[in-house]
Formats: sequence, structure tokens, C-alpha cells
Amino acid sequence: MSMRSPTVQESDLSTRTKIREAALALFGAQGFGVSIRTIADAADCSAGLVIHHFGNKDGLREAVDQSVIDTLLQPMVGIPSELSAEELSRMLGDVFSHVIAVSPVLRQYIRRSLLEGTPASQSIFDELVALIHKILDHLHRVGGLSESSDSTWRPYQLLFVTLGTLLLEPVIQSHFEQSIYDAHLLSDRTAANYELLFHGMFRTSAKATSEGAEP
Amino acid sequence: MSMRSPTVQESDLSTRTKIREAALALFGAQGFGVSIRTIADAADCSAGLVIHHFGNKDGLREAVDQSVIDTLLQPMVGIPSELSAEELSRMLGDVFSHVIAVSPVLRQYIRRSLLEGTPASQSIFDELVALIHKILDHLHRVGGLSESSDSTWRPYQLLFVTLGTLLLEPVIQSHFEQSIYDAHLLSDRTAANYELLFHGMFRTSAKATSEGAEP
DNA sequence: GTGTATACTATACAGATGTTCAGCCGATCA
DNA sequence: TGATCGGCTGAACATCTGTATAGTATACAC
Repeated sequence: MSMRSPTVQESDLSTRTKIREAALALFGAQGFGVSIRTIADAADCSAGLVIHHFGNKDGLREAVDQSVIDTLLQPMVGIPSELSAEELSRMLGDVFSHVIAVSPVLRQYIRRSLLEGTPASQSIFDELVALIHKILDHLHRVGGLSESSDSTWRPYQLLFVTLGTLLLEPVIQSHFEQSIYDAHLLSDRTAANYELLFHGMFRTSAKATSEGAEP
Repeated sequence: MSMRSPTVQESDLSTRTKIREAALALFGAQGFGVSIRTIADAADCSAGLVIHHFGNKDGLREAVDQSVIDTLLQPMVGIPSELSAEELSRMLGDVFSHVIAVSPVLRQYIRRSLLEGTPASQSIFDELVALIHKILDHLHRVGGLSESSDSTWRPYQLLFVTLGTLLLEPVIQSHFEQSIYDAHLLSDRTAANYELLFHGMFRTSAKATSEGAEP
């Protein structure tokens, strides 16, 4: 039942991990301000043990950050840089969202990290941008990109559309009945993003419906 | 106690406002965890005075939230719901961004608020979505929208693209040399968004459809 | 056995925290 | 003049904070 976590080699059996995961959840939910005692309670141990395992509170944060980095960067290493636009869109929509969708706790934590620009989130973001940049370069070489789109902002626009629900989840969720990470809402959104990235959402001429969409 | 003024009206001359603005800056920069003494120091007064003016720390937060709501909702009331796609795009890109661009302090605060889903940010977001929804409805009626785009996600996609830089500013800024809210980077981005919303960024049929994976 | 290392707890301590309170000061009003 | 009121301060409070330390229990060395 142990998931063989790739981050720490030894002595990462039980309580240490429990503390780290309790910290992940509580940092995400309430910010770095949560007390060590609160975390210790959640992990069902004493405050002293937290210090014993992680040195101090910053050490705990670093351990949490590292585990998040490992979790999020691991699915990225296998992705080839030569993808079609369809594959890229699907990769961003499905794969990445599925990694994130599984754990509300993880979502909350990286949302907060991105907001504060912590070193951990910065490195994850940089890696993501670099990967997308490579894929877009390849796409550009094979003529898969619209010439009129802005090459500087393209990778970021892609990320904005992809990460939008993650970032705005706390204020967006109330607009929907089911969880916005439910499978079929998620696939609707993936399709919608696909459509946006390929054709936009506005029509060039708004005169009448008789005008054809695209030549 | 009968507090006559729900919003600031009278007696909002000097120190009270200074405290409120110091709190806005410090809450934004460090979260709600900042101490009252720190805020008092920044406002050049005693901690007791903060309590005297706002009752307690939550009262201070509410006052800050209210002032942010007033600042951000005010420019929205005059916007008509019958806009062309070009006007909508310009409205979102220019007007709204310019309101936000002026104050890094305000940006930081609403970023944090949106992330935490505070009542203040929720109401601002709801108002924004409602406005965009109205405008999109009108656009749809006059045939300005692509039929194939997803009507559920359309308003949010619009917001994702518009608010992306705001939300990700802490991790995005390092990718640029100038401030991403500098006038001409901002106008580039507005143009890029315009282009994306009208035509997308991917080309449907590249001249080289290299590897068709699925039949 | 003794010795050592490790996971773990309980207690203690110095500092920070939100909040209260008694009182000072200057302006306004009788 | 004296009284009153609101902005404002400093000290005091109980509580919470991170962390150090002493100590217990267990497992494995010799």
C-alpha cells in the first residue's frame, strides 16, 4: 500500500510523510501562517516531532515544496517536444488537468504557491513554459500556427486558458453545480479550449448570419 | 453600536485612511497574517488606534475589502451591455487592465482575494461574469459569436485570457525585462488577445500534416 | 548484559500576537 | 471659564508562536 514515493529515499515511511502531507493540506488551506502545533495535531503527533524531522518550519515548507515539485514535474519529463496542435491541446487539457484534478489539496497548494511566486512554483512554471515553448516552436516549423498570432504571448495565452480554472477555482466553483473538475465538465472545457485555440470565439463580421464563417 | 456610515464618508480624512491603505498593502504583500502592530507602524500610529477605528482585525479587513470593491466596481457601472466584439475586447484589455495596472498594491490584494475566494473577490468576480455574460448575449443575438464556441465556458475563457497576467504576475514577471504592465507590453498583449479571440492561434490544416496518428 | 541510535513526548521559554484600558491632548460647545 | 468628546498613546493582559531541551521507549549493535 506504500506508494513508493520517489522523493525521499529513507525513513520516509510513516509519520514523517504524514506530517508532510498534513502540512501540504494546511499550508494550502490557510497559508504558511498555520502553526506547527496545528500541523502536528493533524498528523497525530507532537509539535516537537515536527521540528525533529524537519529542523524548523522553513525546513518543513521546503520538504513540502520538493514533494510538490516531484509530483508535478514527473509527468512532464516524458512529453516529446514534437506534437501536433491536437496533441498539444489534448496534453494540456487532459493530462495536465488530470494530474491536478485528482487532489484538491494539491490544487490549493500550488494555487497559493503560484500566487506568492515561491521558488517551487517558479521552477514548475518555468519548466512548463519551456516545454510549451519547445512544442510551439516545432509547431511553427511545420506550419501549425497562425501567422498573425503573437509569438511572445502565445505560450502564456495557452497557459492562461489551461490554468484559468485552477487559478480561479475558489470564485468560479459557485457558478457550477458539480465540481468543475468532474470528468465531463472537464472534457467539455477541454473541447471548448480546443475550439478557442483553433478558431477563436468572435466572428470577424457581425453584419448578418448570412455571411459565411470561414472561407 | 449604531455605525452610521457603512462606507467611508465623513471623518475619513487622514489617519483612518492611512491605516486602511497600509493594511491594503500589507495584507496584499504578506497575507492576513500581518500583525496589527506592523500595520500601525506603516501608518505611523499606535496599534491601539487601529482597534479604536476598526473595532478589531476583521473589521479592518472588511473596511479594506469594501474600499477595494468600491474601487473596482465603480468603473464597471457605466459600461453598456451592447458592445461589439471589438469594443468588448478593447474594454477588457484596455480599460480594465488600466484600472488594475495603476496600482501594484491593488493587484496584489485582489490576486490574493481571488485566490482565497473571499466574499469581496467573489462579488467582484460575479459582477464581472454577469457583465460579460450580458455583453456576450447581445453579441450572440447580432451574430458576433462563432457558433461552434462553447457558450458555457465562453465568458470564463474571456476572463482567463484577460486576467491571466494578473493572476500569474508573480511567476511571469521574471520572463520579461520590463514590467508586464508597462504601456506598450500591455498594448501588445491586448492586440494578441484580440487576435486569439478572433482567429485562434492554431491553424486547422497545416500544409504539412505530418503524422496522422488515428485513422 | 551495556551502549547507541532513533522515533517520539512533555515541558519550558522568549517573543509575538490581538485586544483592553486608563489616560493625555486639542478642539468644540455650554 | 469648564465640560465634553474624539483622536491617539503606552502599558498591560492572556494567549499563541517557534523552538530548545530533557527525557522515555524501542530496536539493534556488541
